[in-house]
Amino acid sequence: MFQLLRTHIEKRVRLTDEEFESITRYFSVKKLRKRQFFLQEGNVAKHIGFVNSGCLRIYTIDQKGAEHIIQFGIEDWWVADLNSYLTGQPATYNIDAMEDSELFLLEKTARDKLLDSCPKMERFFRILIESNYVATRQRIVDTLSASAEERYLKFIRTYPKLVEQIPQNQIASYLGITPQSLSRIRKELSGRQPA
Amino acid sequence: MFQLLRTHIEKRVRLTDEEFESITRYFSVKKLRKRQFFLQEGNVAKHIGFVNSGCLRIYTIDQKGAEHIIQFGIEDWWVADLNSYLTGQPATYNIDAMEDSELFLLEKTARDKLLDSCPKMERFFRILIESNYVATRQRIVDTLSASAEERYLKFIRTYPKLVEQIPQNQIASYLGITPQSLSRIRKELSGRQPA
DNA sequence: GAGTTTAATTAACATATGTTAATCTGATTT
DNA sequence: AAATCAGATTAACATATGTTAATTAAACTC
Repeated sequence: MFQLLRTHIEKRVRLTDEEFESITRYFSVKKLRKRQFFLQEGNVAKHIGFVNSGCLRIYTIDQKGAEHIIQFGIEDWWVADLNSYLTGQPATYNIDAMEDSELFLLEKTARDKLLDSCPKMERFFRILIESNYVATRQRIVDTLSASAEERYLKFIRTYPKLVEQIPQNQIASYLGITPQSLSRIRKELSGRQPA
Repeated sequence: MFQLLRTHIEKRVRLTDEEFESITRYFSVKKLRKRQFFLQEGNVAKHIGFVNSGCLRIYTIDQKGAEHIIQFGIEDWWVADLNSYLTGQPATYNIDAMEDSELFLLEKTARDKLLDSCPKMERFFRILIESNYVATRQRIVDTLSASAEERYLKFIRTYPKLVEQIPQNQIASYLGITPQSLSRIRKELSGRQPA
């Protein structure tokens, strides 16, 4: 049941069977159907979610109605509007399922108790978020310094599985360009590097 | 001496005088002259630095030789190449002083000892990096969804002090545009919203 | 299986930002 | 004071990406 989560945590801190068993009691299980929301902008995020299976996306909608995907949430990743979760402010992000998915949810006060009662989990979350921070910063660098084409090529290299799995307009949204531009870029590339 | 650091930490966790006193022993003090490097790309980051005074910048240099500023580090902020610091890999970022600055340094093994011996500091760093993560993510949203002009206006609103303090070409670099473009944008704006 | 929505492609044109190069200013150095 | 240098501005032109709109293809729905 929680095998993936255990492996995920044990990449950062060692746990005994008893410790892990007691940790799982803080989580609840949630299944989402494709297109179903995990969180909507304006609501307060009560949970963070560990993705056990499936795929979600975290995105905003700007004034002009365009969606901008901030992050995909695949197996072994977490999804959350961390600001809303931590501060209780209304969420500014939407999170929904791109395919049928299963999440393990950690409610806010449950996490607070877990952090108080289990120093290893405090450490786990510190390490987890450190690496997320590093990755997010790298994404800023890429966005600032690379052209759309370069970002697309890097995306393919970084998430080859996702490229198969999700529609291209979603990738375009993640890259910060229009689907038309991505289509044009792909055409360019296929001319230059024939399969 | 460490007043700013103490206030900074106590925003997240409460400390007794004794606790804080023992914490300070893990830090060393470093003064940097304007233009002096704190870290150069290719070297391993041995320290993270709390900025007690002055202003630094964290940036990369791309293949074409252009600098991209990822973050400014002003009073009460931390500066680091966290990836290098955590993994021991060569740094991909440069960090240097934009004006004479004073840092409090925390060496890697010193931090590990601090985290082991003081759970409050484990919690402090977890909370600190959570909020950095939130801010960094928001920056991605801004970069993806806003025009250069909008990003500039937001920058002015967010860091009014910095706008006075640092050259415009540095702001352009942070925004991901050329100094010429920023100059053009400012001209546009001054026509539209006369001072 | 017909009809309807969703995704991908293409093309013509529009616009924001980059590039190159020249000028100007003020600061710093000698 | 002269000389040098870094930063800011401007202009002409180049290019990447956006916009609008039409077409096709594929995936659901009834």
